[in-house]
Amino acid sequence: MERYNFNLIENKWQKHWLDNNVFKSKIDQTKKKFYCLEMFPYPSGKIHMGHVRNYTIGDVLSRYKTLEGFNVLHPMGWDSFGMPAENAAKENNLNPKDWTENNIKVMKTQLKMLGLSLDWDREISTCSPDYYEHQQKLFLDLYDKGLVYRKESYVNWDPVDQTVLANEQVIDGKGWRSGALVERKKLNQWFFKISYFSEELLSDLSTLNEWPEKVKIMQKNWIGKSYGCEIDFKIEGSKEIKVIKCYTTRPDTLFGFSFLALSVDHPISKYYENDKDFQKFSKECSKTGTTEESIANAIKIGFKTNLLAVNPLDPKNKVPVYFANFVLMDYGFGAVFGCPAHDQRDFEFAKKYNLEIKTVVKPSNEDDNFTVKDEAYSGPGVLINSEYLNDLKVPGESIDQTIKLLEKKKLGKKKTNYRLKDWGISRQRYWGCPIPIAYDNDNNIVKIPENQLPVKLPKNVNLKVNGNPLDALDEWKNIEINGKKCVRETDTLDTFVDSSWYFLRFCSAENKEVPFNKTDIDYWMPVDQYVGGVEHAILHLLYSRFFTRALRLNNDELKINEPFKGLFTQGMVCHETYKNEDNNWLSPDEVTSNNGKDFYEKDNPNKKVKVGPSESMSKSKKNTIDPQNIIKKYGADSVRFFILADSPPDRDVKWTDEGILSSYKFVQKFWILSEEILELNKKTADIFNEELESFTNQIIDKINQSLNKFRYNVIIATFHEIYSHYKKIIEKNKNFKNLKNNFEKILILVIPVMPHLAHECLKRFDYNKKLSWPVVEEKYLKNERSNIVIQINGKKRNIISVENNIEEKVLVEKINNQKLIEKYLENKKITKIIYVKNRIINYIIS
RNA sequence: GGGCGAAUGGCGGAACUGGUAGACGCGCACGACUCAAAAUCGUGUUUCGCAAGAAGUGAGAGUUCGAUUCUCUCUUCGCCCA
Repeated sequence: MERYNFNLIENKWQKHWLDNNVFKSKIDQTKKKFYCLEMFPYPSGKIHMGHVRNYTIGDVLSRYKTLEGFNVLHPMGWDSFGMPAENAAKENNLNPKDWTENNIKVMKTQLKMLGLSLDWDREISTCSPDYYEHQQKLFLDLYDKGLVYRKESYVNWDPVDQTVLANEQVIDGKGWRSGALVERKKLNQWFFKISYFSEELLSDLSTLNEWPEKVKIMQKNWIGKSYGCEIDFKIEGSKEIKVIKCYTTRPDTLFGFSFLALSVDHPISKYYENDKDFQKFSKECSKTGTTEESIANAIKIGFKTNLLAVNPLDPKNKVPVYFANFVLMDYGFGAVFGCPAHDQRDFEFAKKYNLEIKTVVKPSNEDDNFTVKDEAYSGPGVLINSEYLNDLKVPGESIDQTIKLLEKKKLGKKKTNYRLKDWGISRQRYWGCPIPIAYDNDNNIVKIPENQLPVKLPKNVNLKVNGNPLDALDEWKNIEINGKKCVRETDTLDTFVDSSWYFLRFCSAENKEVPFNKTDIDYWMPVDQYVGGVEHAILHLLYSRFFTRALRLNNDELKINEPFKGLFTQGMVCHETYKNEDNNWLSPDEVTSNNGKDFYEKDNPNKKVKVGPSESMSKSKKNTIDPQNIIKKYGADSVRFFILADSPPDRDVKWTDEGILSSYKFVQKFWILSEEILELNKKTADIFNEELESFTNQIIDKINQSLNKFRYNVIIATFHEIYSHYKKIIEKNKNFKNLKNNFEKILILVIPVMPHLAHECLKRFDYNKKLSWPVVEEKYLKNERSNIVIQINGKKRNIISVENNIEEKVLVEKINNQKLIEKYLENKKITKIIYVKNRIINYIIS
């Protein structure tokens, strides 16, 4: 018998699928649709095992749904704008476009090798003008709706590279490339008004019942709804400043008020602009980064003003007003009331400037003399030292009562606050979607008119200039709009914008006129199953949810609220790590071992290798495995099989040589099994085998359940069970009447996981009926007999096989007759018997 | 510091609504085939024990006739936020 030649057969089927447009999707109103989407990749060069896992999971689902009769949309594209292209181009003297397009070519070939059921006719690439021209129109649409605006805001500024850094490029407060201390710099930037939808984005989470709870909680925390209070503090010591507005979630601690802290950007800072000390202080503040984390960790510094703020609940109490580096203009009103005893940040500040630390909350188990000592107390308890507020329960009652009181006295009002801030979308970069805006001589915003769209990225650009390369291109920057001279916006859009609507574009990918049309959207949207890494649980998914709502606003074309009905987040692919004697990382193919315990370098058996823990595959640790090499060596089906086999898809999986080898062997064994059954089938038919029928039906049932719960590793286990069961039948050497029919059903079950192998086997069986997912025949699921466990005081003592639904009396009699538990009952009295039909019988004895 | 989740053999993991713990795979051991090896096939494999048997799902408690599954406390690890 011939070995299975995966190379030949996989190529053959991939060509067949391509030539026959098998995966091309078209609207068919007579069929139910299923939109399966995996997060599209960034074209970084080659695909990695994470992609293999992600796309295999999606492909299993797509193929299963197709066989179930759904009209499946399963597209693929490229998230192709972004910094790596710009950096790689800079280093290698290339054009980002060429670099990107070449990577796409390579990766597309690699994805095709996996035998994915993708509709490549809908391929999109976000860096192509075909895509971003629509995005520019959408941007202007949102601008008209008032969901886009421009304001001054801080960025992370690298003073050495003279460039703006994204938050993730700031490591320990330093630039990732230059190592220079990152500064805060004010720039005019564009924002999406995501905060307009804060409440809706939060409350609609409850409708997403096919999302992992974990992701919903992360989004909820990110949006961060809180109740608090807006308070007007009367100010003394200035003619111009009478009142400062401030937001707090802890108005109940007002009696512990000992200073008022303002952001250096607070409007009243204008009165201090000429003060040399203030200028110095302001400069010092700019040395703190913009992330919440860097601000929290920064050393607290303040600038004391001559002003005094009056405590609204205790007017004799007047406290100093400071500017402080830990207060941001973005939060509340850029003013924070300081209560050192119950906020760690305020505590540190008060210690530094010798301000009063008055305890106003005590834990419930402490007495009234409780005082805060080495750190602030922010836990629950009751109010003390707060006059008429004393004894109120913290936090619930105390906060509610204080707000009521402040409202009554007209000193403040209740306010809901969200942590979610508007989405800054300006990037001072070349390789991104140009913002379709210009400015006239008076710096007024001018929309680029429709007939001048798309704003294309210029081709010849010098990437090595300091700052934004587009800014240096005068011939591109200077334009005329309606006869007026204007200057283009040179910032480009955050790449998260590109991925915030690509799932809509897939629905109408071949339509050149509009980004998407109603017919397509109505039929295909929402995405029924979205599959991707949990690292996008917050930003990408939230931005996509925002974008869908933003487009829907004042637009009858779009009806959906939520773009992704189902979400599945897969785990990472890990591998052991290796280090040589000099503590340098080694890649798996530089390492070998002949006993599986001691490892050494391949070229030199004397050089010992230390084996480290299994970690997520990364280039820096060199523990990557190249999917293309593996596919060439073992075939796509083996790779697909193994990537699903070892762990549940939502957990991390460890890549091992033994694992992929065992998958490869399974493919071979299964092929031989199929051939043997084909051979056996040539014999004269024997009787119809009930047991086989019931086995197959139970298998279908089990696989259905596992598929619907994403327990793909259990499916693989079931395939092994199928193998050994059929192998035993072959040993009997009997061609049961139902053998072929049953095995063909099995082959269809195998299609989603190993499509090439399954299709080839079906071909060998001359299967020419329309392929459809086998239906479980309920009557074969039920056994006539069941094994009943006999317990004594809850412990298993024996087991008995009886016909179903047997009466307790009859069962007890049988057990007595067969003396199954006689020895346990000697000198014992049975006090009670618990009987669960078809499951257990439990004797309670004294 | 806060939130969420996880913990089952040598390893990855299975176990439906509380009802036979360890499916399936890897590894290991033994056997068959072979002059031999590889490959392949077969058998076994939670621990202790020759056995009968006992213990056993991170630790401790609780609910229950019965807990991997439910509740509480703790430990360790992971992820997210700070």
